[in-house]
Amino acid sequence: MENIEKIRHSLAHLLAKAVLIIDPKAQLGVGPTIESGFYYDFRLSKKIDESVLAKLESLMRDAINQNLGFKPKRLKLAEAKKFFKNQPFKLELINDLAKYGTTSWQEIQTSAKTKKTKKNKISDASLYQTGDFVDLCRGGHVKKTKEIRLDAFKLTKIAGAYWRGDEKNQMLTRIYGVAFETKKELDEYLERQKTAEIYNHRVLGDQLDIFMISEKVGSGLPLFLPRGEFIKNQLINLMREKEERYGYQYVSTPVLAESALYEASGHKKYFGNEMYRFNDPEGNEVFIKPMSCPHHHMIYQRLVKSYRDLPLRLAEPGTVYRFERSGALYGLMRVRGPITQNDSHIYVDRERLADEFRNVLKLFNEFYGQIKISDKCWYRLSLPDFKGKNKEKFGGDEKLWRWAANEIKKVAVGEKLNLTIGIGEASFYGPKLDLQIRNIFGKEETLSTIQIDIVVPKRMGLFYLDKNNKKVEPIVIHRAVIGSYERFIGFFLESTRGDLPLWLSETQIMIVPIGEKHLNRAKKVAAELLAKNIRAKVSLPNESLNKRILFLEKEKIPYLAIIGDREEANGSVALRGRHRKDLGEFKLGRLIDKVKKEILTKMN
RNA sequence: GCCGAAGUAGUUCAGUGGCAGAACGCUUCCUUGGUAAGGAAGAGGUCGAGAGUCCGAUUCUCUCCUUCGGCUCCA
Repeated sequence: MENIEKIRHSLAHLLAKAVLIIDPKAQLGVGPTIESGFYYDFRLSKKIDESVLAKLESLMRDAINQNLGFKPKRLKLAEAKKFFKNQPFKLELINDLAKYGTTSWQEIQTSAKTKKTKKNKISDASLYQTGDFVDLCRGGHVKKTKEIRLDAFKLTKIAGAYWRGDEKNQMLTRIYGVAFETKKELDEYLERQKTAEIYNHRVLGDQLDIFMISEKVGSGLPLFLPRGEFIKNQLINLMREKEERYGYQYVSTPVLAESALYEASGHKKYFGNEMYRFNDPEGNEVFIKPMSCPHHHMIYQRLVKSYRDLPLRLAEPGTVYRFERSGALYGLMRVRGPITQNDSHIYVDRERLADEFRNVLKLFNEFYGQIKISDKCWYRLSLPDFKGKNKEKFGGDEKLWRWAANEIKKVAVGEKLNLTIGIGEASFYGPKLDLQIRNIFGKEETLSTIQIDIVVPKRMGLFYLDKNNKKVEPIVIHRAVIGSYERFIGFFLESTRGDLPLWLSETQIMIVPIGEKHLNRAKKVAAELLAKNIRAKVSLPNESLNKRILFLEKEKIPYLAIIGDREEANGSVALRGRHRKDLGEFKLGRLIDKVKKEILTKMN
């Protein structure tokens, strides 16, 4: 185990020890290490707020200063149960470990006996009356607490968390901490978090007039401002051009559907509570579509008769709405709507599933090779879990599930994708391959997804006639290269820190006349650029030059073309890129060549 | 939905049980400029919403709403 892991794990114990001092009746949950730190879950006997964090930290420092050790101790099952008889969560863990035949559970770690010293200012002594703090764990500690730097950890926040991650269980109080080997690393971490507060997509979206949220319109219902809509539209056009080249056919389907459609697809059963529903004036129950698949399935039924009609690739920038629970909402990343999906359904037979899947990956590679959204994207193969708590979610033929999962796994491995596995992460209708990304705060999110559907076609009675004139249900690949356009814009803003590439900038070049006498030439230059399909605007000289340049820089306009006496005489502009980059003097023809070339590559 | 935090001008934030503040932005006027803020005046507020305590509440109490950090969920 790495040293930092030992430090974080040891700190989790010290946190639990400190919590027992301020709340001796607290029941202990689990306290694992996580990226950058650790947490510990408690059922507390009284309400706490963030003001206790400082007190807990100081109790932890006291413990570190006592230079405690971690002494392993083995207990028999019965002894362990007796020992933790007042700790129901620990008892549950012990019973579970015993049930699954594990023996390692018997490893019990004990902190060394501590003596009350003058330095020990802990007022509540009840813990010490029973001796020392004992916790159940697998081990992996520092030898002595002095190895932990007093200034390299910090308790950060309090949050609720369900016992064993299950909503049906009671909610415990989780206390989070961050910890590093040195103060320098901690400071760097805190600095990064501060930077993230400036460059997260909500702040950038507001500053750059990309989108807004209005309380009157409602939660999770962002409004796209002209610049945001411009970006969205550019992305939609780009995908349409690519997809049509890859053999996709565009369709468009209504934003509503009758209840019967979602009963047939199974969505009403699985997601009924998260769909917007209403009764039309004639009393029919109607849903706003939460996804476009069932609509596309209807088109399949109309267009496909035989295996010769496959594969059928339907595509649509389909706008959907979903009732997300209020606590799940987050900027553009998690909204109720509009969610404009870069949606497509590929209907294919089993023989050609692998080929089609490979073809989809090729399109992914083409897009993400061109658009640099992040160096840190990776794929997650999401498989069903036929033994876990949600096993009933994965319906249908288990053998077919395994076959489908294996087909896409083979392709993914063959394509040498950067791959992780997510057991139990499959959708209700099949295994999937998700493209994962971190948001600016470092939290993992799904950017887009390719899903195999082996359940719904059968349920909805979709079929084609094979070579033997036999009815067979197709397999559907649901895929969204961009995910949803809105969410993609969120990630893209964070990834570029708002420095959008030229092709996504509503204003590509701002012509900046130094004074009133240069305005006419500035207007002429702008007109010439516009005629070449370069989006140019003129900055009116009604403020000082310095001030205008500052504000245009804040707006993150890609290029400023300054025109004064010198440029007017030379028939040129002085070009300035973002972040004070002086690019020198450009004659008009050369400027147009440069900008057009950059627009075409679409690279950021 | 649950646990925690926050909500004062368009924005960033001060502040107070007794007339609501600053900076920037905005409007108007002066200034006509060489790459990160030229000057002056003015407009702008249900202090998130509602209820309660008080002679008096933006301030204290309660409820709700919204946003943020987590948990759960994510077709």
